[in-house]
This record gives sequence, C-alpha cells and structure tokens, in this order.
Amino acid sequence: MDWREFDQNPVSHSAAHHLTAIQQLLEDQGYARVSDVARKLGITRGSVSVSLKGLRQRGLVVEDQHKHLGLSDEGQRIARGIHTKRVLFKAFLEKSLGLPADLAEMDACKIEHLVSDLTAEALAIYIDRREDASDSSSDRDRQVNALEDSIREGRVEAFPGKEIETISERLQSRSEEQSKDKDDE
Amino acid sequence: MDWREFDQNPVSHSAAHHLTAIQQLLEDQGYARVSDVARKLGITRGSVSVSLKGLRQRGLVVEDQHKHLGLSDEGQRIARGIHTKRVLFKAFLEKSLGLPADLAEMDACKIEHLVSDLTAEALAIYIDRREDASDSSSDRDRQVNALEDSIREGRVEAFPGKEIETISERLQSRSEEQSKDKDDE
DNA sequence: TCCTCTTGTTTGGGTACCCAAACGGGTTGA
DNA sequence: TCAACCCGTTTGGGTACCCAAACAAGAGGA
Repeated sequence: MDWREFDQNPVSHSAAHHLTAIQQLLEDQGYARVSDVARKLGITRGSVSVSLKGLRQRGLVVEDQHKHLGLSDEGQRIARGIHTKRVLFKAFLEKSLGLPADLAEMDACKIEHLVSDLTAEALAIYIDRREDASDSSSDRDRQVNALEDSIREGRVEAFPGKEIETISERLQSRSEEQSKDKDDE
Repeated sequence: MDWREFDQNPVSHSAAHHLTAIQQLLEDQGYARVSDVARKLGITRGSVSVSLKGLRQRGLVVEDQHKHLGLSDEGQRIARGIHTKRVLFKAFLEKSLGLPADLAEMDACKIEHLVSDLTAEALAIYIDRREDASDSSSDRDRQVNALEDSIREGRVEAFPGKEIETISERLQSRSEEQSKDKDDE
C-alpha cells in the first residue's frame, strides 16, 4: 500500500474548503464572488482567483456573466460529501468521545476530506445506532443492514446517500440546538 | 478558527512517514540508512536525502559516522505518538465500525498525523472501555477518570502517556493475533 | 588493478499551495 | 467629470514536496 494515497484524493484540503465555502456563501447570502470566498477563507483574492481557475477547468465550479460563482452538479456532490463528513466526525468527537466543541471542530476539519466515503457511512451508522438505540423501526433496520453489507463488501454507490444525509442533518440540528441552549444560559 | 491549522502541524504527512519508517527499520533490521528509508517509502534517495536534511536540522533525526540514521529523543517521541494514533484509529475503524482491514489501515494512515493528542487519548479511552467493559478494576477507573478530566479541560501533558501506550499495544497485539488466525485457516 | 555496484548528495525541473503588489475595469459619490 | 473604491486577474517570490540525472566516494569481485 502506497503511503502517498494521500495526495491523490478526489480533492485537496484547500479545494475542499473552496468548494464548501462557495456552497455556504450561496446558502447564506445567495451569491458568492471571488472576494467573498477569499474573505471567508482568510486568503488573498489572488490565491482564490488562481485556485478557482483550476476548479473551473475541472468542471467543479461555474461562473455566470456577473462573475458570480456556483457549483456544478459534481461540485455540489463533492461539497455536500465533505460537509457531511465534517458533521459526522465532529458529532462523533464531541458526543461520543466527549471532546470540547472547538477541538472537535478543528480535528473534523482536518480530516474531513481524507476519509473514505465508506468510512463515513460506517461512522454514520455507528452514531445513529448509539443515538437512537430505543426507537428502531424495522424500516431503519433494513436500511442499516443494507449499508452494513456495503461496508463489508467495501463498496459505496454515491456519497452521501439519502440515509446518510438524513442522519447528518439530524446530528447537525441537534448540535445547533445545544449551542443555542448554552447561549441562553 | 483558521482552516489552515492544517499545515502548521508538528510534523507534515511526509515527515511523519519518514520518522516512523526510520523507527521501524531500526526495529526490524537494527539500522536505517537513506536508501533503506527511500526503499521503504517508495521514493528516490535524493528526496529522502533532502527531507532528512531538514529533519536533522530540526533535531529530530541524528546520524552517526557510518551514515546510519537514528532518532533523537524528540524524534522518537513524535514517531511513537504517530504510531500510536495509527494503531488506535485503525482499531476503531476496523473493530468498532466494521470496516475492512485494508481500508481501515489506509484511512488511519491518512489522518494519523493530523488528529490532536487529546483526540487520540479520548479515542483510546473510548475503545478501552468498550473492549473491557467487564473487567474493571478501581485502579483503571481512576486512571480513566483522570484522563477524562484532561479531556474536559482540553490539556494533555505528553502523548502517548504510559496508559495510552498500554492500550495501544494491547490493540495491536490483538489485531496481529487475529490476522495470524486468518492466515492459519 | 580495474570494473562494477551501491550509497548519499546535488542540481534542475515540476506541482500545488500561499502572499504581496501591480494593473485594468467598473461603480459611485462629490 | 473624476477621484476613490472594490473587483478579479496577473506576475514574481516563497515553501514544501516529488522526480530524474549526474556525481563522487567507497566496497568488493575478477
């Protein structure tokens, strides 16, 4: 096994952040420009301009007539996948391991783009099962069993699939509730 | 929080592998030279020569009169820490999440040098508790409680400490037994 | 002795990031 | 209208990796 699998990932650490930044800007303010991305990431406009040229050539980022950035289908898929992984790992580090939120966030952010889809799926199932050990419908059981088969056989069709995304969203909204509660105190 | 905490880690991905390669070569064959490291890592002697120059300047790697490489105390500490993290994550991915061994190994290898010491400690405790939920001496309980206090307060003295290393070694030897069993079949 | 192999180093080239600085195009308020 | 400002891009410089290739030095067999 080559230890340099490292740098032949679908996207680099920096690309991961460029993509998720665009996605988040689109959600938050409806548009994303080079400067917005630069500000969000804390790097210069020049760096973003160059990086995005590469991502545009790879067909992950698109641009309209007004220099407004967007994500292609593939770009969206990747950004969503990374975001999901970040949420899953942060939740695991914070909830299961009991790490402080900021450290959980930091570590999740470092590894989000490196772990395989399969690993993320397995983690989602793991968390899910521990969170809702009580309410188990035969429906969810069947889904989980199907996913576990995938893991055993080492395959995953598309990440994140519907089920995984549902789990991730529940984890995220639960985590947001908690930090809101904390603010209220 | 700066997303580029990434590249200001104690050691880079490549440095991590250079150090652990030296350590492993010393264990396996009693010595380590530039060529040995190059062969083990699958890169050229030239690359290793240059990389090690940096690690020597940083005081992590030492060299005797016969061009035999070694690790300084600091170098050993770092290499041992990385190795411990790799073992812990691999064990978690494989045993708790049920991922295939090769994928677990690959993912563990990608993230071993990125996760914080505190995260690794928390993971060790987590695994430990799940593995030996039955035999709990009040001694171990006290240790675990002390470590959990560290985690809550976000500090860790030296990684890996005695307790963590014990857990890691047990996980590793258990994993080796299992793969031996498999070979015997 | 001489030829050959191995070893470690150096050098020039390439990739992927980052920055600062300069430049040209647009918008806008005075 | 024009100076001030924000935009995006380009350019030159820097770091950290990698490679291939050329080199010098030592070790050993014929």
